[in-house]
Amino acid sequence: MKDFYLEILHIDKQTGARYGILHTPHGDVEVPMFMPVGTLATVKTLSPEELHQMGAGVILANTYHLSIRPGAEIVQKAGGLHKFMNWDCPILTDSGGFQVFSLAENRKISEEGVTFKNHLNGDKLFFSPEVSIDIQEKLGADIIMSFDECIPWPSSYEYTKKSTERTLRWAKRGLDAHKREDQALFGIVQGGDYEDLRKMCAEELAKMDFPGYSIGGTSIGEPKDKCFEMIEYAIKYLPNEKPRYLMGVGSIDYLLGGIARGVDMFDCVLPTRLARHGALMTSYGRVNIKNEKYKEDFTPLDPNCDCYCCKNYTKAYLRHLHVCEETFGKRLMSIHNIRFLIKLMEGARQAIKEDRFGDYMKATLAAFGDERGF
RNA sequence: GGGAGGGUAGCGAAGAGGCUAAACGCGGCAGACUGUAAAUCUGUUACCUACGGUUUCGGCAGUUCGAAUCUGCCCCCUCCCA
Repeated sequence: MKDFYLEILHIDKQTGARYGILHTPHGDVEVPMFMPVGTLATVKTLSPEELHQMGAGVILANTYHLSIRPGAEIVQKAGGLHKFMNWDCPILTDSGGFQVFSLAENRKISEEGVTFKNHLNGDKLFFSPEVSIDIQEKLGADIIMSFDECIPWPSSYEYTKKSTERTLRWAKRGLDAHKREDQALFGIVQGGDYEDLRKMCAEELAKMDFPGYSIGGTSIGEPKDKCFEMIEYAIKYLPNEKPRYLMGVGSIDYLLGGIARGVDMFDCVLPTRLARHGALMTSYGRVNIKNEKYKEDFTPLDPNCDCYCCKNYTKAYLRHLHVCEETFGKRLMSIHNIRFLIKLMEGARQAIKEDRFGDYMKATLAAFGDERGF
Protein backbone atom coordinates (compact mmCIF):
# COMPACT_ATOMS: atom_id res chain seq x y z
CA MET A 1 0.00 0.00 0.00
CA LYS A 2 1.49 3.32 -1.03
CA ASP A 3 -0.42 5.53 1.45
CA PHE A 4 1.53 4.03 4.27
CA TYR A 5 5.26 4.30 4.75
CA LEU A 6 7.91 5.47 7.13
CA GLU A 7 10.10 8.33 6.08
CA ILE A 8 13.24 8.23 8.19
CA LEU A 9 14.68 11.73 8.45
CA HIS A 10 17.46 11.40 10.96
CA ILE A 11 19.43 8.83 12.88
CA ASP A 12 20.81 9.88 16.26
CA LYS A 13 24.60 9.70 16.23
CA GLN A 14 24.79 8.83 19.92
CA THR A 15 22.44 5.86 19.94
CA GLY A 16 21.11 5.08 16.49
CA ALA A 17 17.61 6.16 17.50
CA ARG A 18 15.40 7.09 14.53
CA TYR A 19 13.43 10.21 13.84
CA GLY A 20 10.93 10.15 11.03
CA ILE A 21 7.46 10.67 9.72
CA LEU A 22 4.96 7.89 9.41
CA HIS A 23 2.58 8.51 6.56
CA THR A 24 -0.90 7.02 6.96
CA PRO A 25 -4.25 7.33 5.19
CA HIS A 26 -5.40 9.55 8.07
CA GLY A 27 -2.43 11.86 8.14
CA ASP A 28 1.23 12.00 9.01
CA VAL A 29 2.65 11.47 12.45
CA GLU A 30 6.15 11.93 13.76
CA VAL A 31 8.06 9.07 15.31
CA PRO A 32 9.14 7.96 17.79
CA MET A 33 5.67 8.30 19.20
CA PHE A 34 3.49 7.14 22.03
CA MET A 35 -0.02 5.94 21.18
CA PRO A 36 -2.70 6.11 23.90
CA VAL A 37 -4.92 3.06 24.20
CA GLY A 38 -8.66 3.23 23.67
CA THR A 39 -9.58 -0.43 23.84
CA LEU A 40 -13.33 0.05 23.54
CA ALA A 41 -13.13 2.87 21.00
CA THR A 42 -12.52 5.44 23.69
CA VAL A 43 -9.46 6.44 25.63
CA LYS A 44 -11.10 6.09 29.00
CA THR A 45 -12.48 9.40 30.32
CA LEU A 46 -11.08 11.50 27.45
CA SER A 47 -12.60 13.09 24.39
CA PRO A 48 -10.95 13.14 20.97
CA GLU A 49 -10.63 16.92 21.27
CA GLU A 50 -8.63 16.53 24.45
CA LEU A 51 -6.43 13.92 22.84
CA HIS A 52 -5.75 16.22 19.91
CA GLN A 53 -4.84 19.00 22.33
CA MET A 54 -2.37 16.71 24.07
CA GLY A 55 -0.70 16.00 20.76
CA ALA A 56 -1.83 12.40 20.38
CA GLY A 57 -1.24 11.12 16.86
CA VAL A 58 -2.40 7.53 16.72
CA ILE A 59 -4.71 5.82 19.15
CA LEU A 60 -5.39 2.13 19.65
CA ALA A 61 -8.55 0.09 19.78
CA ASN A 62 -9.04 -3.61 20.35
CA THR A 63 -10.41 -6.23 18.00
CA TYR A 64 -11.42 -8.78 20.60
CA HIS A 65 -13.30 -6.30 22.76
CA LEU A 66 -15.01 -4.43 19.94
CA SER A 67 -16.07 -7.67 18.28
CA ILE A 68 -18.03 -8.50 21.43
CA ARG A 69 -19.40 -5.00 21.99
CA PRO A 70 -20.75 -3.39 19.89
CA GLY A 71 -19.77 -5.96 17.23
CA ALA A 72 -17.72 -5.41 14.09
CA GLU A 73 -20.79 -5.07 11.87
CA ILE A 74 -22.15 -2.19 13.89
CA VAL A 75 -18.88 -0.31 13.69
CA GLN A 76 -18.84 -1.03 9.98
CA LYS A 77 -22.39 0.28 9.60
CA ALA A 78 -21.37 3.38 11.52
CA GLY A 79 -18.87 4.01 8.78
CA GLY A 80 -15.84 2.51 10.49
CA LEU A 81 -14.03 3.29 13.71
CA HIS A 82 -12.92 6.77 12.68
CA LYS A 83 -16.48 7.93 12.20
CA PHE A 84 -17.91 5.84 15.00
CA MET A 85 -15.63 7.37 17.62
CA ASN A 86 -15.10 10.72 15.92
CA TRP A 87 -11.34 10.31 15.60
CA ASP A 88 -10.06 11.62 12.33
CA CYS A 89 -6.41 10.73 12.86
CA PRO A 90 -4.79 7.32 12.49
CA ILE A 91 -6.09 4.35 14.44
CA LEU A 92 -4.32 1.09 15.19
CA THR A 93 -6.20 -2.03 16.19
CA ASP A 94 -4.67 -4.88 18.11
CA SER A 95 -5.66 -8.26 16.78
CA GLY A 96 -6.84 -10.04 19.92
CA GLY A 97 -3.46 -11.67 20.35
CA PHE A 98 -2.91 -9.99 23.67
CA GLN A 99 -6.18 -11.48 24.93
CA VAL A 100 -4.76 -14.93 24.21
CA PHE A 101 -2.39 -14.01 27.02
CA SER A 102 -4.50 -11.85 29.32
CA LEU A 103 -7.62 -14.02 29.15
CA ALA A 104 -5.65 -17.26 29.21
CA GLU A 105 -7.99 -19.02 31.67
CA ASN A 106 -10.84 -18.81 29.21
CA ARG A 107 -9.32 -19.87 25.95
CA LYS A 108 -8.06 -22.85 24.03
CA ILE A 109 -5.42 -22.64 21.34
CA SER A 110 -5.32 -24.89 18.30
CA GLU A 111 -3.53 -24.69 14.98
CA GLU A 112 -6.67 -23.26 13.47
CA GLY A 113 -7.06 -20.46 16.02
CA VAL A 114 -8.19 -19.63 19.51
CA THR A 115 -11.56 -20.40 21.06
CA PHE A 116 -12.38 -17.91 23.78
CA LYS A 117 -15.07 -18.16 26.36
CA ASN A 118 -16.03 -14.55 26.20
CA HIS A 119 -15.43 -12.81 29.50
CA LEU A 120 -18.87 -11.21 29.63
CA ASN A 121 -21.29 -14.09 29.26
CA GLY A 122 -19.18 -17.15 28.50
CA ASP A 123 -20.24 -17.32 24.86
CA LYS A 124 -17.89 -19.15 22.58
CA LEU A 125 -15.85 -16.83 20.43
CA PHE A 126 -13.53 -18.21 17.78
CA PHE A 127 -10.59 -16.14 16.63
CA SER A 128 -8.40 -17.27 13.76
CA PRO A 129 -5.96 -15.15 11.76
CA GLU A 130 -8.66 -14.85 9.09
CA VAL A 131 -11.40 -13.94 11.58
CA SER A 132 -9.21 -11.31 13.20
CA ILE A 133 -8.35 -9.77 9.84
CA ASP A 134 -11.99 -9.81 8.80
CA ILE A 135 -13.01 -7.99 11.97
CA GLN A 136 -10.16 -5.52 11.62
CA GLU A 137 -11.16 -4.79 8.03
CA LYS A 138 -14.67 -4.04 9.25
CA LEU A 139 -13.35 -1.83 12.04
CA GLY A 140 -11.25 -0.04 9.46
CA ALA A 141 -8.16 1.09 11.38
CA ASP A 142 -5.16 2.42 9.45
CA ILE A 143 -2.76 0.00 11.09
CA ILE A 144 -3.83 -3.51 11.99
CA MET A 145 -2.08 -6.43 13.65
CA SER A 146 -1.52 -10.03 12.78
CA PHE A 147 -3.26 -12.44 15.09
CA ASP A 148 -0.55 -13.88 17.35
CA GLU A 149 -0.11 -15.52 20.68
CA CYS A 150 1.45 -13.23 23.25
CA ILE A 151 3.57 -15.82 25.02
CA PRO A 152 3.83 -15.61 28.82
CA TRP A 153 7.19 -14.92 30.39
CA PRO A 154 8.91 -17.08 31.32
CA SER A 155 8.05 -19.91 28.95
CA SER A 156 10.04 -23.01 28.07
CA TYR A 157 12.10 -23.10 24.91
CA GLU A 158 9.96 -25.92 23.54
CA TYR A 159 6.70 -24.09 24.08
CA THR A 160 8.06 -20.79 22.84
CA LYS A 161 9.34 -22.43 19.68
CA LYS A 162 6.07 -24.21 19.02
CA SER A 163 4.01 -21.11 19.66
CA THR A 164 6.27 -18.79 17.69
CA GLU A 165 6.21 -21.09 14.66
CA ARG A 166 2.44 -21.18 14.87
CA THR A 167 2.30 -17.39 15.17
CA LEU A 168 4.39 -17.26 11.99
CA ARG A 169 1.96 -19.53 10.16
CA TRP A 170 -0.86 -17.35 11.44
CA ALA A 171 0.93 -14.24 10.18
CA LYS A 172 1.09 -15.75 6.69
CA ARG A 173 -2.57 -16.71 6.81
CA GLY A 174 -3.53 -13.21 7.95
CA LEU A 175 -1.45 -11.69 5.18
CA ASP A 176 -3.20 -13.88 2.62
CA ALA A 177 -6.62 -13.01 4.03
CA HIS A 178 -6.03 -9.28 4.17
CA LYS A 179 -7.66 -7.45 1.27
CA ARG A 180 -8.10 -3.80 2.16
CA GLU A 181 -5.54 -1.59 0.46
CA ASP A 182 -5.90 1.26 2.90
CA GLN A 183 -4.73 -0.67 5.96
CA ALA A 184 -1.18 -1.52 6.94
CA LEU A 185 -0.95 -5.01 8.38
CA PHE A 186 1.96 -5.50 10.79
CA GLY A 187 3.62 -8.81 11.54
CA ILE A 188 4.43 -9.48 15.19
CA VAL A 189 7.78 -10.83 16.34
CA GLN A 190 7.45 -13.34 19.14
CA GLY A 191 10.12 -15.80 20.29
CA GLY A 192 10.18 -15.13 24.01
CA ASP A 193 13.60 -14.30 25.36
CA TYR A 194 15.36 -16.81 23.08
CA GLU A 195 17.65 -15.10 20.63
CA ASP A 196 17.46 -17.77 17.94
CA LEU A 197 13.66 -17.81 18.06
CA ARG A 198 13.39 -14.04 17.90
CA LYS A 199 15.83 -14.07 14.99
CA MET A 200 13.97 -16.81 13.19
CA CYS A 201 10.64 -15.08 13.71
CA ALA A 202 11.91 -11.66 12.62
CA GLU A 203 13.62 -13.07 9.54
CA GLU A 204 10.59 -15.08 8.48
CA LEU A 205 8.29 -12.09 8.95
CA ALA A 206 10.72 -9.89 7.02
CA LYS A 207 10.48 -12.31 4.10
CA MET A 208 6.72 -11.84 4.09
CA ASP A 209 7.31 -8.12 3.53
CA PHE A 210 4.88 -6.53 5.94
CA PRO A 211 4.56 -2.72 5.86
CA GLY A 212 5.56 -2.67 9.51
CA TYR A 213 6.71 -4.93 12.33
CA SER A 214 5.68 -5.24 15.94
CA ILE A 215 7.66 -6.64 18.79
CA GLY A 216 5.38 -8.59 21.08
CA GLY A 217 5.66 -10.67 24.20
CA THR A 218 7.35 -7.92 26.20
CA SER A 219 6.32 -5.90 29.25
CA ILE A 220 4.46 -8.82 30.72
CA GLY A 221 6.48 -9.14 33.91
CA GLU A 222 9.96 -9.86 32.59
CA PRO A 223 12.93 -7.94 34.00
CA LYS A 224 13.99 -4.81 32.15
CA ASP A 225 17.23 -6.20 30.79
CA LYS A 226 15.30 -9.16 29.35
CA CYS A 227 12.91 -6.80 27.65
CA PHE A 228 15.77 -4.86 26.11
CA GLU A 229 17.40 -8.08 24.96
CA MET A 230 14.19 -9.21 23.31
CA ILE A 231 13.96 -5.89 21.50
CA GLU A 232 17.54 -6.16 20.30
CA TYR A 233 17.15 -9.78 19.17
CA ALA A 234 14.17 -8.76 17.05
CA ILE A 235 15.27 -5.44 15.62
CA LYS A 236 18.58 -6.76 14.37
CA TYR A 237 16.74 -8.82 11.79
CA LEU A 238 14.00 -6.41 10.78
CA PRO A 239 14.26 -4.23 7.69
CA ASN A 240 15.51 -0.75 8.50
CA GLU A 241 13.08 1.17 6.38
CA LYS A 242 9.94 -0.27 7.95
CA PRO A 243 8.32 1.04 11.15
CA ARG A 244 8.89 -0.89 14.37
CA TYR A 245 6.30 -1.00 17.06
CA LEU A 246 7.05 -2.18 20.57
CA MET A 247 3.76 -3.39 21.94
CA GLY A 248 2.55 -2.59 25.42
CA VAL A 249 5.44 -0.50 26.64
CA GLY A 250 4.75 2.69 28.50
CA SER A 251 7.10 3.30 31.39
CA ILE A 252 9.69 5.98 30.93
CA ASP A 253 12.78 3.80 31.10
CA TYR A 254 11.37 1.21 28.69
CA LEU A 255 10.25 3.89 26.26
CA LEU A 256 13.60 5.63 26.18
CA GLY A 257 15.43 2.32 26.10
CA GLY A 258 13.25 1.20 23.22
CA ILE A 259 13.89 4.35 21.24
CA ALA A 260 17.61 3.99 21.77
CA ARG A 261 17.35 0.53 20.25
CA GLY A 262 15.51 1.74 17.17
CA VAL A 263 11.82 1.47 18.07
CA ASP A 264 9.46 3.96 16.43
CA MET A 265 6.08 3.32 17.99
CA PHE A 266 4.80 2.46 21.45
CA ASP A 267 1.44 1.98 23.06
CA CYS A 268 0.46 1.31 26.63
CA VAL A 269 -2.49 1.45 28.99
CA LEU A 270 -0.12 2.45 31.78
CA PRO A 271 -0.59 6.24 31.72
CA THR A 272 -4.38 6.04 31.65
CA ARG A 273 -4.72 3.22 34.14
CA LEU A 274 -2.22 4.78 36.53
CA ALA A 275 -4.05 8.09 36.23
CA ARG A 276 -7.37 6.54 37.14
CA HIS A 277 -5.65 5.00 40.14
CA GLY A 278 -4.05 8.25 41.24
CA ALA A 279 -0.46 7.53 40.17
CA LEU A 280 1.20 10.21 38.12
CA MET A 281 4.32 10.44 36.03
CA THR A 282 6.15 13.72 36.48
CA SER A 283 9.48 15.19 35.47
CA TYR A 284 10.67 14.70 39.06
CA GLY A 285 9.38 11.18 39.59
CA ARG A 286 6.29 9.24 40.45
CA VAL A 287 3.54 10.92 42.47
CA ASN A 288 0.85 9.04 44.35
CA ILE A 289 -1.70 11.80 44.55
CA LYS A 290 -3.69 10.12 47.31
CA ASN A 291 -0.79 10.49 49.76
CA GLU A 292 -1.63 12.57 52.77
CA LYS A 293 1.32 14.87 52.13
CA TYR A 294 -0.52 16.45 49.20
CA LYS A 295 -3.54 17.43 51.29
CA GLU A 296 -2.45 21.04 51.49
CA ASP A 297 -0.10 21.16 48.53
CA PHE A 298 -1.43 23.99 46.44
CA THR A 299 1.25 23.76 43.78
CA PRO A 300 0.79 22.27 40.31
CA LEU A 301 1.48 18.58 39.82
CA ASP A 302 4.42 19.17 37.50
CA PRO A 303 5.75 22.69 37.07
CA ASN A 304 7.49 21.59 33.86
CA CYS A 305 4.28 20.34 32.26
CA ASP A 306 2.14 22.32 29.86
CA CYS A 307 -0.99 20.19 30.14
CA TYR A 308 -4.43 21.47 31.01
CA CYS A 309 -4.24 19.78 34.40
CA CYS A 310 -0.91 21.26 35.41
CA LYS A 311 -1.77 24.70 34.06
CA ASN A 312 -4.98 25.01 36.04
CA TYR A 313 -5.11 22.75 39.08
CA THR A 314 -3.19 21.97 42.27
CA LYS A 315 -2.12 18.71 43.83
CA ALA A 316 -4.44 19.36 46.76
CA TYR A 317 -7.37 19.63 44.36
CA LEU A 318 -6.37 16.49 42.46
CA ARG A 319 -6.02 14.63 45.73
CA HIS A 320 -9.44 15.83 46.81
CA LEU A 321 -11.04 14.70 43.55
CA HIS A 322 -9.31 11.34 43.79
CA VAL A 323 -10.30 10.78 47.41
CA CYS A 324 -13.90 11.65 46.53
CA GLU A 325 -13.73 9.39 43.46
CA GLU A 326 -14.81 12.23 41.24
CA THR A 327 -14.60 11.44 37.53
CA PHE A 328 -13.10 14.82 36.76
CA GLY A 329 -10.00 13.85 38.72
CA LYS A 330 -9.50 10.78 36.57
CA ARG A 331 -9.84 12.91 33.47
CA LEU A 332 -7.40 15.54 34.65
CA MET A 333 -4.84 12.95 35.66
CA SER A 334 -5.29 10.98 32.42
CA ILE A 335 -4.71 14.20 30.53
CA HIS A 336 -1.53 14.76 32.48
CA ASN A 337 -0.07 11.27 32.19
CA ILE A 338 -0.72 11.04 28.46
CA ARG A 339 0.57 14.52 27.85
CA PHE A 340 3.62 13.62 29.91
CA LEU A 341 4.50 10.68 27.67
CA ILE A 342 3.73 12.58 24.49
CA LYS A 343 5.97 15.39 25.69
CA LEU A 344 8.64 12.83 26.53
CA MET A 345 8.43 11.76 22.89
CA GLU A 346 8.57 15.33 21.61
CA GLY A 347 11.74 15.79 23.61
CA ALA A 348 13.11 12.53 22.29
CA ARG A 349 12.47 13.50 18.67
CA GLN A 350 14.11 16.87 19.15
CA ALA A 351 17.10 15.23 20.81
CA ILE A 352 17.45 12.70 17.99
CA LYS A 353 17.39 15.47 15.41
CA GLU A 354 20.19 17.14 17.35
CA ASP A 355 22.19 13.93 17.85
CA ARG A 356 21.94 14.05 21.63
CA PHE A 357 19.39 11.38 22.37
CA GLY A 358 21.79 9.51 24.66
CA ASP A 359 22.19 12.62 26.80
CA TYR A 360 18.46 13.25 26.77
CA MET A 361 17.75 9.74 27.97
CA LYS A 362 20.31 9.95 30.73
CA ALA A 363 19.12 13.33 31.96
CA THR A 364 15.44 12.39 31.85
CA LEU A 365 15.94 9.19 33.79
CA ALA A 366 18.15 10.94 36.34
CA ALA A 367 15.53 13.65 36.88
CA PHE A 368 12.85 11.02 37.28
CA GLY A 369 15.08 9.43 39.86
CA ASP A 370 13.19 6.18 40.22
CA GLU A 371 14.76 2.88 39.38
CA ARG A 372 11.40 1.59 38.24
CA GLY A 373 11.09 4.26 35.62
CA PHE A 374 7.45 5.10 36.01
C1' G B 1 -45.00 7.30 85.46
C1' G B 2 -45.53 2.18 82.70
C1' G B 3 -43.47 -1.13 78.91
C1' A B 4 -39.76 -2.81 75.27
C1' G B 5 -35.00 -2.75 73.02
C1' G B 6 -30.01 -1.12 73.14
C1' G B 7 -24.73 0.74 74.52
C1' U B 8 -18.44 -3.53 70.87
C1' A B 9 -12.22 -0.30 68.03
C1' G B 10 -12.77 6.59 63.98
C1' C B 11 -18.08 5.11 62.18
C1' G B 12 -21.65 1.09 61.08
C1' A B 13 -22.12 -3.84 62.58
C1' A B 14 -21.12 -9.37 64.02
C1' G B 15 -19.86 -12.06 68.31
C1' A B 16 -23.82 -14.61 73.52
C1' G B 17 -18.23 -18.34 78.77
C1' G B 18 -11.93 -20.39 76.46
C1' C B 19 -10.48 -21.34 69.21
C1' U B 20 -11.43 -13.09 70.31
C1' A B 21 -6.98 -7.76 70.14
C1' A B 22 -12.35 -9.02 68.67
C1' A B 23 -15.61 -11.29 61.83
C1' C B 24 -17.38 -8.01 58.01
C1' G B 25 -18.33 -3.17 55.68
C1' C B 26 -17.08 1.98 55.56
C1' G B 27 -13.50 5.59 56.68
C1' G B 28 -7.93 6.32 57.33
C1' C B 29 -2.87 5.16 55.80
C1' A B 30 0.40 2.86 52.29
C1' G B 31 1.54 -0.08 47.92
C1' A B 32 0.74 -2.29 43.00
C1' C B 33 -0.71 -1.54 37.95
C1' U B 34 2.95 -1.93 31.02
C1' G B 35 -0.58 -4.71 22.85
C1' U B 36 -7.16 -2.71 29.39
C1' A B 37 -12.23 -8.62 32.12
C1' A B 38 -8.73 -2.85 36.06
C1' A B 39 -12.70 4.24 38.03
C1' U B 40 -9.26 -2.19 39.84
C1' C B 41 -6.42 -5.09 43.22
C1' U B 42 -3.20 -5.80 47.70
C1' G B 43 -1.41 -4.72 52.58
C1' U B 44 -2.32 -2.19 57.02
C1' U B 45 -5.48 0.25 60.70
C1' A B 46 -6.14 -0.51 70.17
C1' C B 47 -1.29 0.77 72.59
C1' C B 48 4.07 -0.20 73.35
C1' U B 49 10.82 0.00 74.31
C1' A B 50 7.22 -4.80 69.15
C1' C B 51 9.35 -12.87 66.30
C1' G B 52 7.45 -10.19 72.55
C1' G B 53 4.50 -7.30 75.89
C1' U B 54 0.35 -3.96 77.81
C1' U B 55 -4.63 -2.33 78.28
C1' U B 56 -9.76 -3.20 75.83
C1' C B 57 -16.10 -4.38 74.24
C1' G B 58 -20.87 2.24 78.75
C1' G B 59 -19.22 2.31 84.49
C1' C B 60 -18.41 -0.19 89.04
C1' A B 61 -18.72 -4.65 91.84
C1' G B 62 -19.24 -9.89 91.48
C1' U B 63 -19.55 -15.38 89.67
C1' U B 64 -15.72 -18.50 87.22
C1' C B 65 -9.45 -21.76 86.45
C1' G B 66 -11.13 -18.32 82.41
C1' A B 67 -15.95 -12.83 80.91
C1' A B 68 -17.31 -8.49 75.29
C1' U B 69 -20.25 -12.85 76.48
C1' C B 70 -23.28 -14.85 83.18
C1' U B 71 -25.16 -11.83 87.92
C1' G B 72 -26.16 -7.11 90.68
C1' C B 73 -26.26 -1.97 90.96
C1' C B 74 -25.42 2.59 88.36
C1' C B 75 -25.07 5.89 83.88
C1' C B 76 -26.66 6.89 78.94
C1' C B 77 -29.61 6.15 74.18
C1' U B 78 -34.02 4.66 71.13
C1' C B 79 -39.09 3.27 70.53
C1' C B 80 -44.20 2.43 72.38
C1' C B 81 -48.13 3.58 76.07
C1' A B 82 -49.75 7.33 79.63
